[in-house]
Amino acid sequence: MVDVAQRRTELAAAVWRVIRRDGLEHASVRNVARESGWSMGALRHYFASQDELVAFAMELVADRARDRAVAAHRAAPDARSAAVALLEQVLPLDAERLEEAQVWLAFTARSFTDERMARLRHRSYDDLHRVCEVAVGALLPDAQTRAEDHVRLEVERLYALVDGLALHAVTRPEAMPPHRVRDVLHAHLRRLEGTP
Amino acid sequence: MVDVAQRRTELAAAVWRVIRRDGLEHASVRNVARESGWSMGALRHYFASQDELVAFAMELVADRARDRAVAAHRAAPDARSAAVALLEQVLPLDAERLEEAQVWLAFTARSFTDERMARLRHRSYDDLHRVCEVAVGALLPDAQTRAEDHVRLEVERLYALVDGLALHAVTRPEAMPPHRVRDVLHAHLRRLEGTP
DNA sequence: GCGAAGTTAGCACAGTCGTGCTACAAAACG
DNA sequence: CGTTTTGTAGCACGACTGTGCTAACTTCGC
Repeated sequence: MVDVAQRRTELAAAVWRVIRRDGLEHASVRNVARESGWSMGALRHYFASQDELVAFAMELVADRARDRAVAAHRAAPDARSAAVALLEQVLPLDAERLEEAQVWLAFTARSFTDERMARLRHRSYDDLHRVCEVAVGALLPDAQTRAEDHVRLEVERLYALVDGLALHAVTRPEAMPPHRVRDVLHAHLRRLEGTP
Repeated sequence: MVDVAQRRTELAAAVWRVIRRDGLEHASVRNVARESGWSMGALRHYFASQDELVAFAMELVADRARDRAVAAHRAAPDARSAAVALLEQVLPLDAERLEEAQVWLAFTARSFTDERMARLRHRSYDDLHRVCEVAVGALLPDAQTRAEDHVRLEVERLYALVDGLALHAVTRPEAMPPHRVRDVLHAHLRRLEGTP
């Protein structure tokens, strides 16, 4: 018997390759079939429609990122390093994550006119917002955590910074390589903690 | 005689409407013709190909943003308010700019597989980077402007923050309304200046 | 007035698309 | 063995696409 989940993942990977090479608008059933080496009929055996295929490919990107973040969070020894690890896992600091972020941007753009993808985008952005809440909670000096407005502002600030860094790492990888992303992130976190 | 530039602008506006309603992948010659009220033939009279039409629509978004920023910069009384005005003009703080940012995101996504659009994206991002350099130069205390590395880091940080804010304003307008965007930006600028 | 240039309309072709569908092979099961 | 289920392949249809092209209409220069 065929491992259905594994096959669907394999086909999703073909979708990603097509998106990165030709763009989401060329992720047709035919092109994905050709890219994956399977026939159109075989593809339809695992996905009832093209919408389902593309939606699955998007969900898988989100799932991977979340799984990585959870694993990094669990492996950290203390609250501070856990918070840093969370943020670093969200950012595209290696080639694989850069590729994922690239296709994620394509999905994000489409999600404005696709209900299903919009829901998934909102869920993922809520997750990331929660990550920033955790990080601010772990790093901000206790004296400042009393002022709720201040905390919320710092969360939004970190959240914007992280997504902006990710965006720049994707759109201008030569100007914003991984080590530079990390430098900017850590500089920001130091300010957050109050270390000069 | 017809005002060619005005007509091209009118057609570009139709492209934007189609993109916002149906997505960039539906910005076909036929759909834009229908949206604008003109025939396919008339459209082809002003744009030799679909690529040219879409590229022009993207360029016009960038031009508008730049023109607004330049005007705001000129109108400011001093260096500090000029820097703030520049940054505020870049962010989607009203409905019109929010719509522009939305179509800009669509163009950005496509620019990964379209050489011509990629060049335009790079140019625009360089512009924004320069805006951030100006702002950091105007706001950072003189004592810190000696350390070049530090200045560069602050520029990247502001740059990421601004683009992240813009992204969130577009993707989650209900969670990140204009006044909230402004609050986060100003909070960041105060920190930059060293005001507690 | 006349011809030229500018402008608008839309048909026709070749190509791609999603999906319904049938046909055949492989495997599972009895 | 045969039968049923599962997996794979690809054809066929109608819809949509970009663009080459012709033809008609409008405006301009004279």
